[in-house]
Amino acid sequence: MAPALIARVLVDSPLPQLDRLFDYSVPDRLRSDARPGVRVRVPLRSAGRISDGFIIELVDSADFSGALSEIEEILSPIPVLAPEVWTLARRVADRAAGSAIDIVRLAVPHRQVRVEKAFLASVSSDAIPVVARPVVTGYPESLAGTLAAGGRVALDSIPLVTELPGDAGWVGSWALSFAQAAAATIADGKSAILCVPDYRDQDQVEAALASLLPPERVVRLDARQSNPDRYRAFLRCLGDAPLVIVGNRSVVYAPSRSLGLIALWDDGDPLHSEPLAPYVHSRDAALLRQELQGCALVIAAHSRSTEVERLVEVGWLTSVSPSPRIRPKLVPTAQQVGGDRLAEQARIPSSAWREARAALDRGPVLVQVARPGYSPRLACGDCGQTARCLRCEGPLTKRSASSVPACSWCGALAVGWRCSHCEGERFRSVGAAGATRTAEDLGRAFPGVRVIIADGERQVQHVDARPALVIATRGAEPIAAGGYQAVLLLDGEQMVARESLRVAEDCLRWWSNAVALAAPGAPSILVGVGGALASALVTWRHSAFAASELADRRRLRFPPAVRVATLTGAVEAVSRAVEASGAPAVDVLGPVDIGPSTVRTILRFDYAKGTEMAATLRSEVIRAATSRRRPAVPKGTRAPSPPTLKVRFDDVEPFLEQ
DNA sequence: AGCACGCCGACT
DNA sequence: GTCGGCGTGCTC
Repeated sequence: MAPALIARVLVDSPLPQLDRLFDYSVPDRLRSDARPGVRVRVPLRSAGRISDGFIIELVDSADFSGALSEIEEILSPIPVLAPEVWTLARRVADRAAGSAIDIVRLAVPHRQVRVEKAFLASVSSDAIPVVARPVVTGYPESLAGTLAAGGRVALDSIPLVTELPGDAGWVGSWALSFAQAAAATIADGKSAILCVPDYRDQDQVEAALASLLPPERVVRLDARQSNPDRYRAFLRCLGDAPLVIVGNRSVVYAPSRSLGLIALWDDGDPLHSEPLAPYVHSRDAALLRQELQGCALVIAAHSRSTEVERLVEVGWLTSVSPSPRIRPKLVPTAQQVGGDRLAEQARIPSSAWREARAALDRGPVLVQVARPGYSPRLACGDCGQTARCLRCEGPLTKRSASSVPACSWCGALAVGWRCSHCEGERFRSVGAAGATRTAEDLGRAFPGVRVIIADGERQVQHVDARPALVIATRGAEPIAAGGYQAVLLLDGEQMVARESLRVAEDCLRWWSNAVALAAPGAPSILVGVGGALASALVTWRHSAFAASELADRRRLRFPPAVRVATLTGAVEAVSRAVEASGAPAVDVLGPVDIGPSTVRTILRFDYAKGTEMAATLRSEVIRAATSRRRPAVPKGTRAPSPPTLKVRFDDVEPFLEQ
């Protein structure tokens, strides 16, 4: 009896109505290579249109009653879409009312013929070197057992830096914890995926891994790699040997058959949320994958996101803290500025200035600022509302007094800007001139000290243990050998003033990540911020703060206490989807106009309703895409942006405006 | 998205 | 009588 003749194929098309499997017959000449996971080319609709796709399964009878087309070509015999990745992609897409192919595109890099040939030629007998099973140091002994049993953990990271053996430099202790957990997984013969927000984090994890594992056990897989490098790394992940796979947000989709651990660092970092449809946060993908593959899951951070706090409260994650408990030394600030004329100019409170001054005798001092350069916030010159980017709603700033205003989130230049509130075209700087400290001001307050500036443009990863004033924007802080002798968090007030549902969480995260770079016992000083937020930092009780933050969100029915779906598109499509969703049984916020014949409505519902809601909205998306297309473009006139229906789950940003 | 199929106005 | 308009529907 001949084997299966029918291939069920996922077609690579952006159309939501094609997000299902199509049956094709497999011609004899392709039989030997036809396997689930291989990339194929298939005809779609008679007129010779050819699409890429993936064989998902081979069966011997078709679901489809019509005549089947034949698979045209198998692009590579390698099954690049691993079964566990396909299952995950389908699950993730369903939860987000999106297309599986959009996830598959994140998961499977494009073929590089030369790389593939070289890979197939190298018959690597991947004998597993025996590695010692390390312990995750600094935590209760029970953690090892929890992870080995596929447990799910919200891990409070150790707020210190650690020196790696063999002159390999200093990393955040969290990176060593990750490497230890990964190496323990390898010792058990399983693979680990370590997912970090940015490349600086990735470098730390890789350095820590190098101290525990031979290089052939570690694979780096991220978007910054060249295509050949990425494909080479990807092919290695398809093998059976246990590996530690390190990368940024998309690495949660890396193939790994025998997965023992997924560890995610700093889930509150916005780099974890995927900007491409269906906009799935790597934390959510990791949660689904943990469920599907039964591996251990670690979500670690210095501070705690409200999302993780919610998962702890519902019992999905178990909170684990360092043992013994480590509490950084936070020094309360007296509000008054002064103590030194130059410190006064830089608006550094006297106590903070004195602490920093003394610490500079011992080594480097970190000064965290919102922005080291000239960066007034801009407002509309007419109505006074915050000037926002027309593309992404980010606040606009100026790099220098004469430069063109640009978005501080996406970087787009604000040419031809108009205020979205009053149509005004002029800008006004908010706050008195010099509301922001410049690096020069700060340097002058500490005369004779070496100044190092680290920000988005001037990236500095490490500084040595010699005295230096390290002025860094939040998130760009270098790691100091031995830790900073003092940490000054200067622009807290300005950071807190940012309007966002997540301000408190974000600020606590920015500050905590900087404080965790201090030497043991070295003072950290938060300037100009008081209240619950400051005391959460001082007491280093992040879970308690996240719990109260989450309680507030519950009261207000804001995410992540509830789920939300943002619907944008043509008025009719949106209102139809709102009706289908079961409104008014669900909360409906909106619609509000957000462009020419485009509206936005937010649906708000409980987690229990999520699956049903995603399915309903997905069918509305398909309906909007298929039925009643927009009327033919009148000749000569520019077609406005396509007013189809878009759905995005759990986006908190629209809550800024209300 | 593309492309085919299908039911109403002016043409040899 | 039919050539072709683009509204509607499907893609194995």
